[in-house]
Amino acid sequence: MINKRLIIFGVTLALLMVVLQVAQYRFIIVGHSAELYAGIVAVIFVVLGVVMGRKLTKPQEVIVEKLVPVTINPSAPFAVNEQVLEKLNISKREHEILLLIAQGMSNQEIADTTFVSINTVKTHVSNLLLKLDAKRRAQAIQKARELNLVP
Amino acid sequence: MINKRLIIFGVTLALLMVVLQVAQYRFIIVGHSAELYAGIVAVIFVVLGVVMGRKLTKPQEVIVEKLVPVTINPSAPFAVNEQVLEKLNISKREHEILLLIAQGMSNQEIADTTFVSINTVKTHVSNLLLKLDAKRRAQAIQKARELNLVP
DNA sequence: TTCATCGTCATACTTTAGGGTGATTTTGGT
DNA sequence: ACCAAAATCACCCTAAAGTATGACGATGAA
Repeated sequence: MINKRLIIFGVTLALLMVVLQVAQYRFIIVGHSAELYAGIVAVIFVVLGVVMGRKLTKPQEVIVEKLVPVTINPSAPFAVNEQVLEKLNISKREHEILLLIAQGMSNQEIADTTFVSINTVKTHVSNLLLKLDAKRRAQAIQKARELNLVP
Repeated sequence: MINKRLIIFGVTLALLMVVLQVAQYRFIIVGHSAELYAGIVAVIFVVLGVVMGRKLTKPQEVIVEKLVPVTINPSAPFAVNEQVLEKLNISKREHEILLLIAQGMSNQEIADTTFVSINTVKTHVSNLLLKLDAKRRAQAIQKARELNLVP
């Protein structure tokens, strides 16, 4: 397969050369400069070279390893600490949003998955930050994890 | 980096053209045929084209999923998975920042505790988001936890 | 020495997050 | 039916986060 293509390219190249040789005389006859001719030849063959390079050489493969976490010990059951939820007055809905926050979702994404407006999500998040005594959602994640509110 | 190479190639190409233009006169003066000249030009530029094609085209990425064993054992002491760090090209400094992010710190707070400017922190965070394939820091926290990069 | 990487910092810009306030609608319990 | 809490939504504004780009010195490997 590779050889076949190579032959084809070789023939094509040879033919192109002949064509150019013929054309060359016309150029000279009509008095064009050799510089122009050389430039045209150069451009054509650079393009040809690029095409050949791409076709004939195997594409350089770069293996990109995508890391996929695999849980080794599934015997660790997570249980939400309901007592803490009550103590902090975190409602069911708020806890749902909290779980989504802990998964790294943005307000917009949470709004999309819970089918409410982004404003509603913001309200819930604000309330959560108050109840968890956090300044940012990242801090809320940390605290929620410590309190066993999220896995 | 790519642009730099491209410019270098462009300049090289231009210089080569000039060289050939000059050489051309000598060929003509000494009475060599234009065919020979065209052939030389063609060969040179085909080679150049091949080289350019190989250098400038991005290598094709082959994504290979690699499974990372992750222990979900709360009783076991936390150990950073150094292999993952290497694989993701996360530097020592970046990992430091990652730990602080996972603790819920803001960029400003991280800047204060690491004694660098907030701009530097932003740069590190941006790089971390790229390397962890995360859109937000909360998502980065989640992914880092799954990969045992942070407790 | 040269080259690549890392760490540092800046500037400008866009996007997202968060705060404050107020309002309407559900919903569950009495 | 009524009330209180929960849930919903909006608007405005500020703060923080994130993107893109470029630059520069230090460091370490080839």
